[in-house]
Amino acid sequence: MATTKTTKTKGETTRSALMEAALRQVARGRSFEAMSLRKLTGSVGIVPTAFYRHFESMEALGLALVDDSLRTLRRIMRQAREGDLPQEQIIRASVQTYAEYVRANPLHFNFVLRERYGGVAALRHAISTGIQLFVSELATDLGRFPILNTWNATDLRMIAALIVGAVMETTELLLEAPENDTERFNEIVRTSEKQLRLVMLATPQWRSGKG
Amino acid sequence: MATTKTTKTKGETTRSALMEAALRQVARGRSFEAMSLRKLTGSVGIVPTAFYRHFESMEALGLALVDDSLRTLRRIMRQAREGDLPQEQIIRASVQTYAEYVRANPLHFNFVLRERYGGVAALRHAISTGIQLFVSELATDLGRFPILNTWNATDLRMIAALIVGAVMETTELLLEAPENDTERFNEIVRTSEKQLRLVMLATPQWRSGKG
DNA sequence: ACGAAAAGTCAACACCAGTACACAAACCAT
DNA sequence: ATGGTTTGTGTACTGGTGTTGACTTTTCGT
Repeated sequence: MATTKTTKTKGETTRSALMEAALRQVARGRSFEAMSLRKLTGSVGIVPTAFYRHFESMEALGLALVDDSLRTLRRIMRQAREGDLPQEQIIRASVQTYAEYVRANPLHFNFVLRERYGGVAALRHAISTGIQLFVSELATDLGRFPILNTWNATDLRMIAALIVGAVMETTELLLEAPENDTERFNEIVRTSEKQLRLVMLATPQWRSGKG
Repeated sequence: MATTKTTKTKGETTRSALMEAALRQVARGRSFEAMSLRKLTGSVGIVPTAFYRHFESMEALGLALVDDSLRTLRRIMRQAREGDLPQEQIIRASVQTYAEYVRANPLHFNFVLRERYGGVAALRHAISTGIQLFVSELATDLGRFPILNTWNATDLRMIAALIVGAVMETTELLLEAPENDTERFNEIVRTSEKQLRLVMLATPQWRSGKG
């Protein structure tokens, strides 16, 4: 009866169908905590009890989603790191590719953004530590910059956290912008670029207040 | 039977008891969307149906909470605006009083932070527009600074958004820090100060890329 | 092609959800 | 003190929830 809904590409396993359905629900506004196992399975076209063939619990599903989403995030960092560009263009290029990633994987970014402060403790913590790790990596990356390679670890983390906060806001803007409005997209990208340029502009004359 | 739980100061009306109980639930980890009317009323010591004597719906309760919480936020801005300080100390003082506010009203700040990306659309939007307004006010405030009074509106909003993003992160850190750990508190405040100093440090040599 | 393992089905369960309605108590201005 | 308004109670109903166990179908390596 209630089948299809998404274009089944034959080999598409039910497990990943469940995951995508969950992501889609979160994108539609429902928080993961308030999501119903029955409706979820219903939207995939299986009976509620079949859920347990793929996940031990709802929380396990959530953790799998966190894994997936953070993996996407990490892929970006790697790409940004490997394609080492001239200092001048690095901000522009990084912001551009990041924004394109967000547009390409809205469900994943949406999920981490929403559930970072969501109701399920396990997910919150998983995402939180994931982002902390993200900040640390960014800090060490920044440490390789010509101007920043004399900074101490504390200040590097400080600036990394500042950047991550700005990027979070940018992400939210990108996600809530209409899909086809490329002008809006560019506007957001430009603003984000400016923010990062501003931050980097300050670094030459920075002197840490305390050891 | 199931009475008290909170120290009833006699005149405490049930309506506000419901509101505080809801805030407390959110602080305990449950998202507002996943909160049960029955449990909520139960924790206040009234029967479920009595809820409707005070609120037309759960969503109405949520909106009332948004109102309250944003009011708290606005109070801070006013205080920061009125007590005009010498430029040197203004960052230190603002961060300090903000952090103290967060510590004093953790439930309100927690609620805004959690439900900003939460599942109930009405709350999300109310909070979102509230924060947008917050950013705008901050932008015009910044425009009064000696260095910034030549900036155009777009760039002012850009920097305001950057600051708000950083403050959000700071708020989260303050909320999840243990209550009595004053050393941690000071550390967070110091980092936040640094971030704002860094941002302001960049402003003198800023030149906007585009009109 | 066979047979075990994986995936899905069915019926049933005990429970918790929101809410309608009629009634009782508490409050408070007159 | 009275009587209307507000607030809280009790019962009851409908429908959704997660999870169980035993059963059937499908899948897939050999």
